[in-house]
Amino acid sequence: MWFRRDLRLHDNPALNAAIQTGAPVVCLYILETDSTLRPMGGASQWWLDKSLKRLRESIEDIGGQLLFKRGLARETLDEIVSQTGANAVFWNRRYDQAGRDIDSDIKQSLKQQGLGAESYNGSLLTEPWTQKTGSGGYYKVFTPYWKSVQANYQPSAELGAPTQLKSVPKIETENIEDWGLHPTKPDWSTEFGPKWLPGEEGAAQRLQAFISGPVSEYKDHRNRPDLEKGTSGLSPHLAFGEIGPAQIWRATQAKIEAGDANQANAMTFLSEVVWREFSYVLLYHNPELATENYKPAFNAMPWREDEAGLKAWQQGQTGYPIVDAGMRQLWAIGWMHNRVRMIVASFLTKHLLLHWSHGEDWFWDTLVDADPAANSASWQWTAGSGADAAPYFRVFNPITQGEKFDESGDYVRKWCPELARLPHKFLYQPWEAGPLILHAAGVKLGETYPHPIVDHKEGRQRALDAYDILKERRDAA
DNA sequence: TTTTGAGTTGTTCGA
DNA sequence: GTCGAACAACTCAAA
Repeated sequence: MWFRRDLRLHDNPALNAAIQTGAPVVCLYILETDSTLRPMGGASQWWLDKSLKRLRESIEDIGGQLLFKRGLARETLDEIVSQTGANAVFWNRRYDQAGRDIDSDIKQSLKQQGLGAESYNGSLLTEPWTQKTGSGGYYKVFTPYWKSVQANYQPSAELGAPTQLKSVPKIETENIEDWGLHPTKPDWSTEFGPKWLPGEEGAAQRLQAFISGPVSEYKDHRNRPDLEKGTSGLSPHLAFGEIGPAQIWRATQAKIEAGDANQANAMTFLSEVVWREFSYVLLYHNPELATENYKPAFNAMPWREDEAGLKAWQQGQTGYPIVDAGMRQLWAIGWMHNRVRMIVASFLTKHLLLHWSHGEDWFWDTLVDADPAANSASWQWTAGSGADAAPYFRVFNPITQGEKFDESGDYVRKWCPELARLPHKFLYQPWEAGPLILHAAGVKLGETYPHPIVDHKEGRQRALDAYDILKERRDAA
């Protein structure tokens, strides 16, 4: 059993199939060094470290061993196969181009050696090639895709977790502590630990906590970054496969059917899970989604270059409290509320007019839930270059968005404590406060908190002008 | 083949 | 304060 981003024992199709053969199962994780794979970001490495340790424990609890190896996947598998005499390799599929290429190469090689090689769907409700439009293509618009999934998807029965693994002779393993996945010098992850419980158990707890209550208010509360339980917080668990979307679907449906969850709210939650699926459709059919504009017309977009602006954005020093709060939350705990992700992404690509790939890169490095499909698709959606893109004239106003969604003000006060004593009226636009109010709140603009790095109205107009230029260039071409 | 209706998440302006 | 319209044109999906 080759574990990848499916770090769970429950409802794991590849693991289940391996066990069903009746043969002893060798459990393996490979820290892949293939140069074609996109290197994992720092926050993801932090999570992986904890998740693997939990999985190792769970496997040892049922009499097994989780092997850790670092190297090229193909060479490592060959080595383990010959060492153990395994006659088949099982895994759950991935959908990025580099990963698919590696996997199909390995599958071919194993089969040539007369060995079994079986792959399964362990991380999606429906795989990217299954939902087809009437004319046979893939869906490029979310709403009809969502309808198609609702009409066609039926979860299969949940696969239980193994309770006992047949013993295999101990095999030499690398020490995960030597992999350096946990940051040192400096350890920037000190706030991650209290926030997250990586691993299957933590995922199950989150799902349970969410569907036993908050899901029934999801439609409104999902937009409230100031609420602790407005969203499920399942994204990193999903990203590492500590839970699968099918488990989420079944559990949510069961709550609806039992009358324990508000149907409209619960379905909105599931639709968000399906947004993740939709991203995988787009990635599968557009392998360069992380680097190339989905809409080629955007190649003519007059993006700006602005090192200082990018740095201010990354460090949460733009002078717009809701933006800075989000960017600081991201840095502190490796996660940002979805509503705020849209605000900061809009700010980067519109107010600062910087290429979306800058944001995509930063999120890739800093998010614990960094996902090859969702990250690329969502950044492109915001920038306007994506499938089913946001209309170009939709430029989020970072002041009114803060006022509207950080209703209590707790979000900005938590992540921008230097502004905590400002009256709510000025919390999202401190530069509008008079000197007396600023003084009373202990705020010195330009010293304790920055002036806005770009004026909202000017930034907005500059973005709209850029789209006009894009349009002219397109028409000229 | 042609037609038709629709498309996650917003903002601004003027009545 | 509230409300509706304008903000473009295009692509997609299905009738």
